[in-house]
Amino acid sequence: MAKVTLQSVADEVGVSRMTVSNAFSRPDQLSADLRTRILEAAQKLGYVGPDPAGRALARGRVGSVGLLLNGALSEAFEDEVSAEFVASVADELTKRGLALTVLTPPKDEAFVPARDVAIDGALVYTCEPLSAGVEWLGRRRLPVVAVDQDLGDSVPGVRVDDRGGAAQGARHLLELGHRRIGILTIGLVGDDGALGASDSYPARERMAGWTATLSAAGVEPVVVLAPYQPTDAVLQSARELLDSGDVTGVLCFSDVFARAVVRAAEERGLSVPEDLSVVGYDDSPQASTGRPTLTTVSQDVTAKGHLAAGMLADVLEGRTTSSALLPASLVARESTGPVGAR
Amino acid sequence: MAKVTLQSVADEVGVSRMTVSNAFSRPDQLSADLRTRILEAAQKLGYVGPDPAGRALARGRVGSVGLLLNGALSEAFEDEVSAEFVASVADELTKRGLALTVLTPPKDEAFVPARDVAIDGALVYTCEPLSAGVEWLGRRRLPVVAVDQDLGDSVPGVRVDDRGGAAQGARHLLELGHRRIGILTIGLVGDDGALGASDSYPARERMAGWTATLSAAGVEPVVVLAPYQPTDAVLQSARELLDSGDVTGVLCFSDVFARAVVRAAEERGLSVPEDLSVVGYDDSPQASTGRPTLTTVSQDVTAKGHLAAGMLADVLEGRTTSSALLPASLVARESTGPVGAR
DNA sequence: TTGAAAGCGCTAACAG
DNA sequence: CTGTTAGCGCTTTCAA
Repeated sequence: MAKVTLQSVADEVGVSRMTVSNAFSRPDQLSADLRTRILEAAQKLGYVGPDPAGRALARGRVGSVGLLLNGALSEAFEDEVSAEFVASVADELTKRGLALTVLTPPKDEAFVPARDVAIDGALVYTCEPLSAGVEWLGRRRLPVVAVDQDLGDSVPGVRVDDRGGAAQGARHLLELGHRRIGILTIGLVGDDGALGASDSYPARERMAGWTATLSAAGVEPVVVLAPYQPTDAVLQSARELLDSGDVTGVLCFSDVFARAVVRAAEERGLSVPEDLSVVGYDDSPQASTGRPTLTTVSQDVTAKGHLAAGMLADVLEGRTTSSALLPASLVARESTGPVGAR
Repeated sequence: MAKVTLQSVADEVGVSRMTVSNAFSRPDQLSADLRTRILEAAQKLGYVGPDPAGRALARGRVGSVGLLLNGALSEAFEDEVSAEFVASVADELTKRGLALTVLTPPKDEAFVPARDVAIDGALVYTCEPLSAGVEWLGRRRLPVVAVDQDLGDSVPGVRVDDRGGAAQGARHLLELGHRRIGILTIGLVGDDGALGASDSYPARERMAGWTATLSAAGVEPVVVLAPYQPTDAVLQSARELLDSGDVTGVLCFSDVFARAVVRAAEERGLSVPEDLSVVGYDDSPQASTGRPTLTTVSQDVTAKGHLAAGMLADVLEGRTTSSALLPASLVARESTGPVGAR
């Protein structure tokens, strides 16, 4: 059974290929009657509609944009917050007539998604500095929108006021009277297996917000790094923090980290918030679900996704955009309280 | 600045377009020396490599497969278990030289991802029965692999032994002496806003496993439906279950549901497992993280993703595949105990 | 309102 | 090893 194309349908109806194309893609360009006849013939022949690949080549647009994820892909999805981001991106893109293609880190030189996959543009959502992927996108001269990352002034981006959000968390602890404060932030597992400071925008900005606020109050925090995952390793870092410093309050990079600190505290017979105050970050579902509910810094991830996707779609439609900075705000819940409450 | 194509590079070097194509796509087809010259010229002209769209048309393969998600996209990502599935799918596809394109439910007729996006095949991972998307994929005659779903004998699929897993959960409660058993399973929000039974493979199979095992023991369970989300609504259903029946054990459709039951129990002053035993499903991270840790039914989601993606890749490479049934197994933890332990 | 011409950028197949 | 031929399936432009 030969493949059915626009041409087959055109031959069947006795019109030109172009007319059949219009019947599908620009219904207003031909009479309703002719269109009906064409659609019927198409149905009869089993023609579904214009082949996306052929259309892509002719139009010069593919109809899909990439989402470049650095690091392990699973991290991006397994984290409730980034999963929500991805969902909102896909949602907005669909509205704009675009699909979302996931651009994973390559396994080998033979297939490099950022280089080899047909896309019209890309969202760069990576938690660590520039990757080879970003470079490929640049070489291809594809429009890019950065998310939670700074790719230079020429690349529009959506960022969150992480510095301000972190500062609010630090101020909150200070206002509750805490002076011995720990920070559990994210570290990168290096080649040697050791944990080093992360260079990502959120890591940098949050740290800047914490330390600036604390040092302005004359407080010198105890800083401990934890890997993004697995849970065990995070818990281990939390234990280390509680053991190494005699802290009464802890500022965490994420709600996941905060939960680990709460757990480590319980192991040591400390109650939260009576003996230890803990501030999370992200206001993920688990911040308000578990107990104690977490004091945390909230950001509107859904809005971030919609905005970033919309910006990229705008650029593809020829409009201009400029970067946006979204707010972050402290949400006080059960996990923090006045120092020495007990 | 004119667009650089294979032709531009060919002209620059003074060879045919084909030779340049080979320099990029089939390095072994030309001398190392010539290849180097071509690559240098390409670099000089700013040619990145063959345009994926042109290549797709010429090759007849796009290099990307779709992941068809029914229901709200966010559900698929926000759930830890399906997020892990998606991650493992993307991971395996990358190994096979394929990208993953997310096929969302259409917002309007103008853009229907399952119909309009260029893909070589698709994974259908939907939690409810056939959608229009599946139909479009069929009309396009695209190879499809079903996941946790039965699309008929002609469509290969990966499924989990949900019936057996559920049966293990039910048996576990029976062995602990429970006779008054509740089931909190998933319901679909209908057009009228009311909750109806879900028709999805997991919903059907788990229910079958539970009821078959219970009724063989002469136990008639109290069944309550809960929506997939939001958390509040799930909690409400959990309360309803505890209030409506005087149960000592509850079998849940997911760990999320189980957590809601635990919470509702605590609200009523019941301790888990002393006063109430709760069995979750999926063995998601939160099953072993929170307290009490959840007795649950475990499935290897990562293996499921790798397998499904591998099957689709195999089909695209012309190999034949057959459906697979993966095992599920009970993991006993803290949330279940002998009836009347207190 | 319809159609003809002219590719979009690339690669399979085969000849030299 | 390199080049030629012949499209892949579709759309843009412009004329009829």
